[in-house]
Amino acid sequence: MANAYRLFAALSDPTRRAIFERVAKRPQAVASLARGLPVSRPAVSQHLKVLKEAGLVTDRAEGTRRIYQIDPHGLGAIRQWLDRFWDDSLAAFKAAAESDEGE
Amino acid sequence: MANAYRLFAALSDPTRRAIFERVAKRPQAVASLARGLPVSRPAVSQHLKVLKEAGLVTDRAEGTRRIYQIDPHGLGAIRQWLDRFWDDSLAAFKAAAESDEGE
DNA sequence: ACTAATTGTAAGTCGACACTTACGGTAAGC
DNA sequence: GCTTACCGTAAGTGTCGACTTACAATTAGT
Repeated sequence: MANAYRLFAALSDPTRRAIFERVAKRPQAVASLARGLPVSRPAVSQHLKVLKEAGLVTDRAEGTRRIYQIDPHGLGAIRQWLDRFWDDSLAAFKAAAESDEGE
Repeated sequence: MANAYRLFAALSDPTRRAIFERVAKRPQAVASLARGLPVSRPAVSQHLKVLKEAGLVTDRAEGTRRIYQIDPHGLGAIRQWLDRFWDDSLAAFKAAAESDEGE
C-alpha cells in the first residue's frame, strides 16, 4: 500500500499533477498526454511510472498503446490520511485554544 | 490562499512532514522540535517557514521563543481540493468503467 | 549594561530529481 | 517479413532544495 509520503511526493511536481489531472478527466495514452504538455514523451512516461508506483493510476495495454487510468485507491489513501489527521489535529488545536482562553 | 501545489510540495518532504505532525499534536517552539529530530535547528526553522507560507502552521512570539501551531486553514484547503477532485475523477472513472462494461 | 537563550537568515555544499536524446522492444498494417 | 507506430528504459546533464556552519537580531535575567 502506498503511504502518504509517496502520495504527496508524487503530487508535488507541477507537471506530474497536470498529467494526473488529465488522466483523471479521461483515460489516455502516453502520446496523447505528451501532446498537450511542454515536456517530451519519455518525461511523461517517467511521471506515469511514479504515479503508478504511488497507486494513483493504473495502466492497461491496448494494441501498441498503453492507456492510463485513474486509480481510486490512491485518492482513497489520501482521504484516509486526511480524515485521521483532521480529527487528531483539530482536537489538539481546540485544546490549545481553550487553554489560552483563560489568559 | 495557498494553492494545492504548495500544500503538496510542503508535505512531500519527510522531515517537514514529521515537523508538521509534531506541531499538530501540540504547539511547540523551534528548539523543542529540533531536539527530537535528526537535523539541525536552522533546518527546522527553514522547514517551518515553508509550512507557514503554505498556510499549514501559524506562529506567535512568546518571549524569545516562537511557538508554532497548526493552522486549520491549510488542512481545510487540502480537504476542499480533495473533495472536488474526488467527485470529478470518480465520476469519470465510473463512466469509463461503464463504457468498458459492454466489451 | 552585560550575559545567556532563542531564533531567523546568509552562504556554501551535496544529493536528488526532472528533463533530454538515444536506443531497444513489441504490436499493427501493407 | 518489413515498415510504422507507440512505448519504456538507459545514460547524461542541469537545476532545485535540504542541510550545515557562521552570523546577526531580539528578549529575559542579573
